[in-house]
Amino acid sequence: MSETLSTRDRLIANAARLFQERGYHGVGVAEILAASSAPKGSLYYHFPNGKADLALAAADWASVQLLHILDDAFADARDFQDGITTLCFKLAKLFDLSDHWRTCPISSILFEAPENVMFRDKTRTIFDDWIAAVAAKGREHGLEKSHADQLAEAIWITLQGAWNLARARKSADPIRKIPGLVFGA
Amino acid sequence: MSETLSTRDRLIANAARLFQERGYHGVGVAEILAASSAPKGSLYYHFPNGKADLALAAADWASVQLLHILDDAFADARDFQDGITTLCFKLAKLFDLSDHWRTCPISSILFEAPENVMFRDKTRTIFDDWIAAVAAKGREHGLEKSHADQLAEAIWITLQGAWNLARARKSADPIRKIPGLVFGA
DNA sequence: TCATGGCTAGACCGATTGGTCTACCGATGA
DNA sequence: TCATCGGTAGACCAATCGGTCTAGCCATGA
Repeated sequence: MSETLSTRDRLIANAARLFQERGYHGVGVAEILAASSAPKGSLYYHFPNGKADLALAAADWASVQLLHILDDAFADARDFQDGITTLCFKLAKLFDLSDHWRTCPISSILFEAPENVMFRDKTRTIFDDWIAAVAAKGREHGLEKSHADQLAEAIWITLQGAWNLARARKSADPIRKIPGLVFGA
Repeated sequence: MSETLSTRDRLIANAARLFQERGYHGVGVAEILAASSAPKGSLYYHFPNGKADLALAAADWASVQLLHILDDAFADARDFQDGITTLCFKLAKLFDLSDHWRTCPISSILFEAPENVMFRDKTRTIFDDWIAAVAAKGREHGLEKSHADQLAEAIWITLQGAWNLARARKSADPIRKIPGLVFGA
């Protein structure tokens, strides 16, 4: 990650990336620290509750990134389907650049411990926010509300599933084929 | 797990269950051992390569379970859509029984380490086998091959995605709504 | 020039990690 | 009665885990 970021931001960005690769429990704080060229003291200064705090911050950060990608995709979309198609191709590109491995940043961070209420609540919030954002794009392009909501949820579901298949097959094709699945052949 | 199982089978069943709850890295061998009432020696006797071997065996075991559920669902299905609907309701029931938390047993076990080639290959094999099994059910109910293949893949993708949403929302509803999504409203 | 305070630096901690190793139990067959 | 052998039992290990704590750097302001 860029060396111009603050220590705090480097920790967040590297944590988000590493969690996407091997999950919350699959990455130790020592590795995040090394990747961020930061000492342990900085981590516990910026995130008093340590790894869990950092994970929540990384999930929030990733959520913002995803919403930006969504906005970019719709920046000059002719219609809703066009915007979603662009979105999928953007995400597929990112997946290609990650050695066909990195998964949904939110799931990878927060789907780890059923007993952790904070994680579970934040997961739901971020997911619902993303679905609502997609639905809003739909309404902006003339879709009726209930139809937009329904479509947005279907897109989210398909994206998550296709992303899993893409990982297993080491290919972004399933992600690129999402528009065909959701909008019919 | 049932006390009538052999030590080896208890280890596999408990490992599969625990991995579904907290992932491969989220569960220690000590915990699996305790849940299985087995000493360490037994684990490394039955699985010389330890945790990784056990995870592969657990994934295979879970795969067989899933294929049995598929067969059960289609045992007296009137048509393909009916069988898939039964399947989704069976899986939703299991999800309900797991405190709305346990995820796909294969993903949870094998989506952990990009550098582990064995895990990655087995993931693809099991997923493709499952999709092929669903496609076979489709052909048995008169679907043309390419249509059956396409539909099976769409069902797999939707199931994975809906399962994630079900976790986030602590509700099996997304899983029960899969047939509506895949076969049209 | 010195005190303050935000932040970095890393030694250190007990607990837990996955894994190894030897001892041993108990059913079997000679 | 004793040797064999599949499997169990758990002590023990180095490495790593997440986390704590003190020391100190350095820019700021008085």
